[in-house]
Amino acid sequence: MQKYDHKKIEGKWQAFWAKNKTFIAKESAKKPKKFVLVEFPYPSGAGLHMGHLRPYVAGDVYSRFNRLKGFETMFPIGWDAFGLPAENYAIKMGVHPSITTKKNVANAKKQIQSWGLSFDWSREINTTDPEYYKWTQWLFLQFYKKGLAYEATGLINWCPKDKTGLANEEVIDGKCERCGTIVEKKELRQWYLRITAYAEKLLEGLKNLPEWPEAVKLQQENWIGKSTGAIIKFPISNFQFPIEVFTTRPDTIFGASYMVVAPEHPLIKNQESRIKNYDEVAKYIAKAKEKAEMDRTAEGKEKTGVELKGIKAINPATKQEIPVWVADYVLGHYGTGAIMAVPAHDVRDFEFATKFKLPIVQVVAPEFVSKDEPPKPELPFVPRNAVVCLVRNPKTNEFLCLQWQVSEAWKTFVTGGVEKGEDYIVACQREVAEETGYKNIKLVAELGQAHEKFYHLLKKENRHAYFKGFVFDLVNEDKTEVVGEELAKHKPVWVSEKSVAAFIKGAVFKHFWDLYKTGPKALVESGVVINSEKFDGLKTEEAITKMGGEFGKLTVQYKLRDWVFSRQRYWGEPIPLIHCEDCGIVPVPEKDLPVKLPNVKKYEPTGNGESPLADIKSWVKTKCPKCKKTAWRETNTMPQWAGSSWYWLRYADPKNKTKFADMKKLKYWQPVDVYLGGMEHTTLHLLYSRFWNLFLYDQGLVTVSEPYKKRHPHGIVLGPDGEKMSKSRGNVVNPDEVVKKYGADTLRMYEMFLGPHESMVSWNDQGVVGVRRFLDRVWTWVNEIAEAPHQQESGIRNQESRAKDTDKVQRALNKLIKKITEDLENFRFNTSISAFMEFHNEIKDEFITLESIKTFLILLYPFAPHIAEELNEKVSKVEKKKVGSLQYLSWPNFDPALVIESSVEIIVQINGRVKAKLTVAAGATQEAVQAQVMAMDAVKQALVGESVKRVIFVPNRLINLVI
RNA sequence: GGCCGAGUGGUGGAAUGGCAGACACAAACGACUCAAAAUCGUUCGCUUAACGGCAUGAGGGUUCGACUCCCUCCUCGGCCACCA
Repeated sequence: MQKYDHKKIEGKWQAFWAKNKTFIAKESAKKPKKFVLVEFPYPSGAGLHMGHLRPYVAGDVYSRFNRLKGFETMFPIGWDAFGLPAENYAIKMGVHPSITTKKNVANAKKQIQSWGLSFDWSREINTTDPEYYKWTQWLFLQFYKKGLAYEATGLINWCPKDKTGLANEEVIDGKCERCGTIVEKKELRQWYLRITAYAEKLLEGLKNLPEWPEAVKLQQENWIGKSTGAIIKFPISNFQFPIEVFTTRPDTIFGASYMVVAPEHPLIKNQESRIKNYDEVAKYIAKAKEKAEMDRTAEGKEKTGVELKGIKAINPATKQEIPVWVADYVLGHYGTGAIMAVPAHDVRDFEFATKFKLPIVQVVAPEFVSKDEPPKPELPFVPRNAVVCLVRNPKTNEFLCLQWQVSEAWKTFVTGGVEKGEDYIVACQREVAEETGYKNIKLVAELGQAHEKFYHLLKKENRHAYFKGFVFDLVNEDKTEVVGEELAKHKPVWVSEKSVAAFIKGAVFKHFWDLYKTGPKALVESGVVINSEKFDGLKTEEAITKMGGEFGKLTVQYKLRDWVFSRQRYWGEPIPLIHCEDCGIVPVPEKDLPVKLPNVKKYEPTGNGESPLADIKSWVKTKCPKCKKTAWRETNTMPQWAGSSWYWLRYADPKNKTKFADMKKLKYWQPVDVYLGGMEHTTLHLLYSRFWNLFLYDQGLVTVSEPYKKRHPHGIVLGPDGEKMSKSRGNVVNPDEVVKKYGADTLRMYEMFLGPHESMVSWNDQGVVGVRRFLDRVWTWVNEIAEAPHQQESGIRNQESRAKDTDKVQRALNKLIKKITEDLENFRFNTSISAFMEFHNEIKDEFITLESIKTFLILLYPFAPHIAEELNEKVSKVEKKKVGSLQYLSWPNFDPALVIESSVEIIVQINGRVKAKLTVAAGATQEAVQAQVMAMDAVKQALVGESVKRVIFVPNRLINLVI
């Protein structure tokens, strides 16, 4: 037997697959299709790393599996090759980015092939290929023609290091997504794509993606950030134009005690003459702008602002004059750039009002009535009024006395231990009585004991209270006293215990408990409207629509902002537009596409907001396609994300010269069945490409509205030290070295064995050998059987006389088929690897037929294709059968009758504790099992003097006797 | 601050209501060897001399039975972050 030499066999089979075009996908009239997509890489000089390996291997395994299942499977790859590293290299070394790209692509291709990935190379694409970016430009023009691409001057995010503008999505924590430099704000003329026009569609589309992870959908949903509310006009005294605000809480309008406008708000300029302290205001605005350019987290979030003296607004609900402030906590780009401030019910307004001593008016009371207790008009709990309660923690027997006062905020009295005992309580009572002026209140009746009924009620109705570990003893004689609004009038009200429970649930725990912990704060939860004239008593949700409609107009707002779509760099797709003095902006005619990048010597970005292309006069100067007069080319290029916003469509028809893709081919291949990629693209590429696809769908250019049926994210691979792999840490594991030392099959299997595909895992250099050992054992096992088919059954396995597997092998193999099939369908690769090992451990000394070995090899093939092919060749030769690739065979089915064991071990429990085990035939009835169990010694002993009250029987699993 | 996810041996992880720790790594011992490596075999959560007892971040609940479901708290990770 030859040794398992991965170097020899892996090269051999990689060449075989390439020569036989094993993985070329063709539109087939007969077969259903699968489109398996992985995010195409940027071909960097450093080559591909573990971050690429993970999704690629998963996609490869899944593709090979689906081909065996009979699907025409497309598993394509390409290069997302526009981008900064090649350009920066060009600046440094003077080598054209296309040359660097070519070199890096060749290198990455070699890597990919050495990993044994079954990509369809006939569909390879490259975003920097003019034949490809011709269509990126063409698609951009479709956006332009529909008014979804527009030019505007605005404050945009600017990366000073990369010297280019950035989209909102490319700013992470105030830093550049690419280089980590702190992003500045810069006023620039830019191209935008109107993604906000698709906000609603992007949101709606998520509902039709049941196979997407909730986390991804949620993240996109939050990014789009839809909120419903109202636009309300606040008139300004002696001025015709009002201030418009957007609010999600029109129900709190009676509590709007001042207004705030953003520093950019036009009102400030318009009203310059009337603002008495304009100098101060102008100074503040200048400072705010500067602050925006600095790292905001370092600055902190201390509220700042200046009142616009001389300007007063009128609250349309109360008709009262309220002051207007300018503050940078109001953003110019969201809503209307102005707010009505309701400090009692908004944390930011509360903070601001507290700092600048502005009035705080409460207009919402926490709701305190439980479901089974409808609101009682005779119990108007308004939290401005004094409530006293004493809390006992049953665990520590600690007491806590809380009080809330009429005019001030909550006040915590004291916490104390049990040792303080009754005297402490009395002291509390006295203190409370003094504070409130109400003398007859009795706080606690039964010290140290839970008031049984009350406790029960809390437990049943108010888990929240119970689980906090506190029991309320709020008792006066045998009735419970709640001191509500009536307290002020010295007329106590008597209510049922049930109401008290509800009261505590609603009022104490929703609000008061937080206050105890954190001190006074705004009440942001929903509740009931108070202090709002005819609206009093309305619940929040109802009040929002009613009051929003009464005082303004109900509307919807999104956080999503338009996509800044131009970059001031060389190595990107030129935006195919021409500026003509007479005709304005004219699209480059389709016949003149692509607008190719000029060949230049100097790539350096200017840094002044102009693209380096602007310096190439001969390229910039052109003729207007309309009037033929001298005109100028647009010199900005497109962002990195342009090419990837439609690349999966091109895979369906990569060589098409007349269209970006043929409709018939799109119809066959769309949508992508599984898209493997990282979480980091959720609000970047994944959102952008959904936008492009939705737009193209509306234009009738693609066949489905949502491009990716299933999205499966992967966790990142950490270094052996559990830290993110990085050169500076020196913990980078290079996949190519693993291939060299252990082989691609080991690399692939170990990567999967590390843990669930979607969770973060850390690479363990020592762990790899476990997988290699397993493959070594499989190699030896199959070789021995193939080479010595006449061995004895004892010791070894194959004998001419036997034509059948042992029963054990049959059952184990069928179980394995079931397990692997299910795991592959659910992307649970890690447990598949374990299952292979278990199978081998279990049956390695059993008699197994060559046919069953082949079945095993088919199962193994998607995971470790090279060794599986090699061993299959060996077995086929022994059988004197034609040798082909395993890829052309079909995936085995399992026999449901054989996946169950013939006999099973039943767990015998008494009161849920394991007492014994019993082996019975599979499917044994309760009667049969129970009879046997009762006869067991261990059971007899345990049952002495006891009677069996109940028997729980789970067929083939356990029997539990309850005594 | 908001939202999402996760916490299980020395380590990676398995078990999604039914024997917790599958499968591996590491470690220890044994076989083979002059020896070492490789390979094969045995042991391997804590505690106890043992019977047993205790263990899935902490506490509580539901259940005959909880890593799994529910509640509260803690810790770590991710995304967003003054979005009205």
